[in-house]
Amino acid sequence: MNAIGFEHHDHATCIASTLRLAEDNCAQRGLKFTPVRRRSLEILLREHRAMGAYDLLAVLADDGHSAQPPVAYRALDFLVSAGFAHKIERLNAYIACCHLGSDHTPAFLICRNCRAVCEANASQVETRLDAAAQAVGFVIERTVVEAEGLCPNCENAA
Amino acid sequence: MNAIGFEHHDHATCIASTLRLAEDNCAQRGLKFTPVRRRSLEILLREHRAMGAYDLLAVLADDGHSAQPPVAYRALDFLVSAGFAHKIERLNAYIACCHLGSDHTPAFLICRNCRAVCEANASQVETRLDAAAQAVGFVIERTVVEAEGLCPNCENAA
DNA sequence: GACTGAATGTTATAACATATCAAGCACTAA
DNA sequence: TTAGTGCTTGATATGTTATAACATTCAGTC
Repeated sequence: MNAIGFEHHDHATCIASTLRLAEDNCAQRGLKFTPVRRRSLEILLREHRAMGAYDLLAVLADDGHSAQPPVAYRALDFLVSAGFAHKIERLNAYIACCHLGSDHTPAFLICRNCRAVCEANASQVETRLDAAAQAVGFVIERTVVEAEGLCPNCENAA
Repeated sequence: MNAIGFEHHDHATCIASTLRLAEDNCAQRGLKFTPVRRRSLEILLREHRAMGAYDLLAVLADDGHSAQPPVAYRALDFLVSAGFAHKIERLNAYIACCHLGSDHTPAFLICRNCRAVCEANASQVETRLDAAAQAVGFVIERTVVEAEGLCPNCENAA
C-alpha cells in the first residue's frame, strides 16, 4: 500500500511531475488538456485531499475564471474520465490520482476527522467480487472501495 | 453470494418476517421501533431496491405523515444505525438489509440501468483492506464496497 | 405532577449536481 | 476563404440531496 496522503513528501515536485505526466498522456490520447482542466488538476494536487466541486469552484473563481458550477463539474468529469482524478463517493468529493498513468482500481482510506485520503490498490478486491458477480450473472463495470476511519495523525491526537 | 435483488421470491412473507425480526431485535436492544421507523422499513422492503430519501418521503406523505425531509432522514439514520438498512453511496440512496440480524460488511452489486441492488458479503474484502490499513496505521471503522454494472436482466435485454 | 430524555414537527437553508441553450474556437474539407 | 463540424466554454436556471436549529410532544419515572 502506498501511504501518500498520510506522509510528507516533496509536494512541489510531485505536482509538477504529475502535471507533466497528464500533459503527455493527453497528447498521446488526443485529449485536450485545456487551461481550466490543467488548473483544476493542479488545485486538486496542491490540496492533496478530497475537495468538493464547490471548493474547487471557489479556487477557480479566485483565479478570475467564470465560477458557475458547471465549470467545476465539467473539469472534474474530464479529470475523472481521463483517470487523473477519482470521486470519493462517501464524501461527494474529488481527489487527484496518485498513480496516474497506470490502469488501476483504487481503494481509499478516508479519515473521518481531517478528510485526508490515502489511495491504495484494490485489484485483489475487484478480482474477488468479480468472481462472485459472475456467479449471479452480473457484469461489473466499476468498483468503489472506500474505508472510513481515523488516519494515524488523528488517531494519535485523540 | 446471495442473489436477492435479481431473483423472484415470496415477497409478502419476506417483508413480514423481516419486520418481525426487526421488532424483536429492537426489543432486545432497547431501541424504539416507532411507527415512522417501522413504516419506513416496510416501504424499503416493499420496494426492494435503492430508494432516495425523497422517494421514501413521498410515500410517507401519501400515508398522511408529515413530509418534511428530516422525517425521512431521521428514519433512515435509525434504520442504518440499527443495521436494518444500508446506504448506497454511489446512488445517494437507501436499501433494506437482506441479512438482518447478522453482523456483516455488505458489498453491493448495483445495476446502472434499473437500479436493482444485490447485497453480497464483503468480509473477505474487509479483511484484506484491514491488513493493508494497519500497515500505514489507519484504523478502519466502516467499509463501503459497491460494484456498478449491469444486472442479468438488463444485460440480456441489451 | 414535574422532570428527563428521546422522538417528532416545522421552517429554513446548505450542499451537491445537472439541464439547456448560446457563444467561441480549432480543425478541415470544399 | 469560407462554410461546416464537433468539442469546449459561458451563463442562467433549476433539480436533488442533506442538515441546522428550534419548538413541541410523549413515554417513562421519580
